Amino acid sequence: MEDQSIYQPSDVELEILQILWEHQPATVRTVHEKICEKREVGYTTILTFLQRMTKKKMVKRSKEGKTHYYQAVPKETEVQQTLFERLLNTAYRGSAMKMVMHALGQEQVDDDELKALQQWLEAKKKEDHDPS
Amino acid sequence: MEDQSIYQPSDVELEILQILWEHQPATVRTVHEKICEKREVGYTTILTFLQRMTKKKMVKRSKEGKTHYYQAVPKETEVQQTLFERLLNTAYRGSAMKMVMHALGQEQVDDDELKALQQWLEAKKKEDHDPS
DNA sequence: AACAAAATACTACAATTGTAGTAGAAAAAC
DNA sequence: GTTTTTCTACTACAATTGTAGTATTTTGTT
Repeated sequence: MEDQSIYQPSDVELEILQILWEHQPATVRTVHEKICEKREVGYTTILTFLQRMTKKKMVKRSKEGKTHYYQAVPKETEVQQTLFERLLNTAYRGSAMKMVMHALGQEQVDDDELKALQQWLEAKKKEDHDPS
Repeated sequence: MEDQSIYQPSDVELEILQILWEHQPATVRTVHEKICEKREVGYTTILTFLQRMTKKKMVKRSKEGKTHYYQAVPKETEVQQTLFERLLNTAYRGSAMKMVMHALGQEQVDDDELKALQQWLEAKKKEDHDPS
């Protein structure tokens, strides 16, 4: 209920961060348009969010010339890590394996990806056994 | 903002469901005590949650004799699946692999688990290529 | 400069979440 | 069967989230 400083964006906040990560310094308009490609939402709604997020230091605002640009403060991987851990510890009681199984059961996972994963596993095994 | 019927429990709700899944028909008292093993929280807080959750049909209440018992309506795997998918689609933009990598990077994952995973992968590969 | 268009600030509001107090009903203890 | 203990119901409340309107302030256009 507090634990600020570590980023646990809400749904819409994450939606916005996502846009920012892809189109780094972006204006309200840009973010709004991008989101509207997926779903209808008012311009001021996005504006409000960006303002709140600025207050929370989740995004940073800067004025280049006349326009205001926003950019994400946390890195994408950072947020992923946070949310990931949260889910892991709450829903899966900390068992990463259960989660992996879940992930791999997913339809979208195709052969190539599986192959890549196997190789990755091999590599990791070696690396672990041979701590250079 | 609606999409009821599919279970997206909040933090505390999940905490409670967790207890229920482990101690199936449980009383308010039991749930409260269990949660208090981890953190301080008032009895009525838990009661309130169980009441709300009942209204939402997230748990079911039944009166055995004199006592009220609660039990989770959704199955644990069901909720895991829901939350998992949500994270996957929001934070990881749908890339299960990225998430898996994240999971495997986790410290708690030990050798045995990795081995198990490799075997699982082997099995899956066969099964996929030989759709019995 | 005057007016139109766009952006920002400020305000509002209902739903949800986390928390708990109090009053009244039920059960247990004497 | 009355008192004490325990539950349940009902109420409250602040913070957060999702949404957006209105009023200003800036910009851009003639």
